Amino acid sequence: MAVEFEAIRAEPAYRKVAEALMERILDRTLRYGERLPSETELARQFGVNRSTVREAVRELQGNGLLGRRRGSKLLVVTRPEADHVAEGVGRALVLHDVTYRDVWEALMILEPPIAEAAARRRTDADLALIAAAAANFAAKNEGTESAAFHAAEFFRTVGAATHNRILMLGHEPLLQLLEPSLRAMMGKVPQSRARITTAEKRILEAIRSKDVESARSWMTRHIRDYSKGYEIAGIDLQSRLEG
Amino acid sequence: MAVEFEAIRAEPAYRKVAEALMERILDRTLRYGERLPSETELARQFGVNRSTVREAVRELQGNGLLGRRRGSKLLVVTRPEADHVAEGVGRALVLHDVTYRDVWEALMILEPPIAEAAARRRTDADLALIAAAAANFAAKNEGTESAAFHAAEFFRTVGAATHNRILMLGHEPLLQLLEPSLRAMMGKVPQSRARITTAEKRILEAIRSKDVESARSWMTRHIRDYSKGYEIAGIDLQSRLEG
DNA sequence: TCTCGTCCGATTGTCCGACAATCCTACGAT
DNA sequence: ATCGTAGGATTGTCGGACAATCGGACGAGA
Repeated sequence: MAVEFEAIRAEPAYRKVAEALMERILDRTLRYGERLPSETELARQFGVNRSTVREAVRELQGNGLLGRRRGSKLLVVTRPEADHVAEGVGRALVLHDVTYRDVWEALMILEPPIAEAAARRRTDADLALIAAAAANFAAKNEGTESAAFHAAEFFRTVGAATHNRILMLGHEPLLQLLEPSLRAMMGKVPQSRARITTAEKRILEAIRSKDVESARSWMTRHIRDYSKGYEIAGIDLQSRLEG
Repeated sequence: MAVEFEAIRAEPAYRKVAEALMERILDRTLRYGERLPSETELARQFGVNRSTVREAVRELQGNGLLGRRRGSKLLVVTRPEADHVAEGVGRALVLHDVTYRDVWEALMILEPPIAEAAARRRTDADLALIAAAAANFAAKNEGTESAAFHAAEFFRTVGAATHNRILMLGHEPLLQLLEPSLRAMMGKVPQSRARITTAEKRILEAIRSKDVESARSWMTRHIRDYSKGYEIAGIDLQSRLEG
């Protein structure tokens, strides 16, 4: 066993086609929003059958690199949007048996510094959006489904105020996981609504006055509050999320 | 314009097949590592042509939900691993014109609290891995390529010490983006090596002694140092990363 | 007993050709 | 200017076909 050989793999044609297309997209030969040549034309250029091209295209569609506009069947180059990417990441996390505790911990670690950054960098427009999200949560007493949505939306707007695409894209999956768990919690603990409303108001105020330290600490309390909610609701933090 | 209708979309068959399969994977009827029925069999069950099944499978392959084991051609259910997911997210970020500054800022916001959590939660095994990563960086004076890799690896091991899958998966794309930019920087600023070595040593010490506050503050300095490196190297932080 | 050929069925990768449905565009008609 | 319409282009789906290769079983030889 002196030498070790690395696995030699014969890539099927559809993979090569997919990679060739991906390369063109990443190096921006094919630009965002641009229309792709027809399947027949691609088949001609690559010298493969149309079926093979189709398989390659499906793969890139799964990657979010290709898509079609609403109600159109022409394929265009799309950059994967936050929600699409987050959906994929969310699925991955669910399949990796992520628990409620994991979600809560991640929030506890990520959101306070994000709030801090938001307080530092927010524009007036950002502030308006955050305020709107907070107001929406406070106003909509309809059902738990919309309440959970607006609670997540609040985090989303705060994230957007950092003006950092990586942070926005990175904590989007977290919010997607948060939403269903919030639904479960708020359904059982109605008084949590009022607490959340208050906390959001404080955080909003801190961000408005660009009070970095206060934004962080209120966000910390806000999230700690959530864990109390789970406790009261009798939700086991160790149980894993479902898809 | 009193009423608004929501778009009605006729999903093609391959999408429905893909969704049916995805559902089975997410609800764990099809379990991780399990072998998928043959294409012919699936076609029979769904009542569609084999080509249609193939397109659906390609899409799920793009999502990372299906894959094949090394050198095998049998399809199995795979949960998307961190590197696969991160690759997708990384591509998305690149296409969204992320800049070096974005990467640096995100690190600045995320890594200190991660280091803090790592100091709080690390096991002895984690510590050994972090120490190994630091030692590797210090020892390998070979090329900038491996130095950049080991620098990223240090962050990775610290992230792993938080024992939070969401954090690990979330900052993986960041590290993938970091690596190439580190290569560029370290090539031009050789003295950065020594500084990084020192910083890693301090962080390691803090994590070893579970000194939460110190872990955070050294990590902060560590990352601030990187930005100085970019400055010295004359790299424009505003320029965008390339795929 | 363990390893090595060898064989066969199952499965995937690729191709061809075909056709209906639907979209896109342009051209007139009202 | 809005609406209908006709024609061409493109996609979605199907059927069948065949080579390559994999997985597993079976048996021969050390």
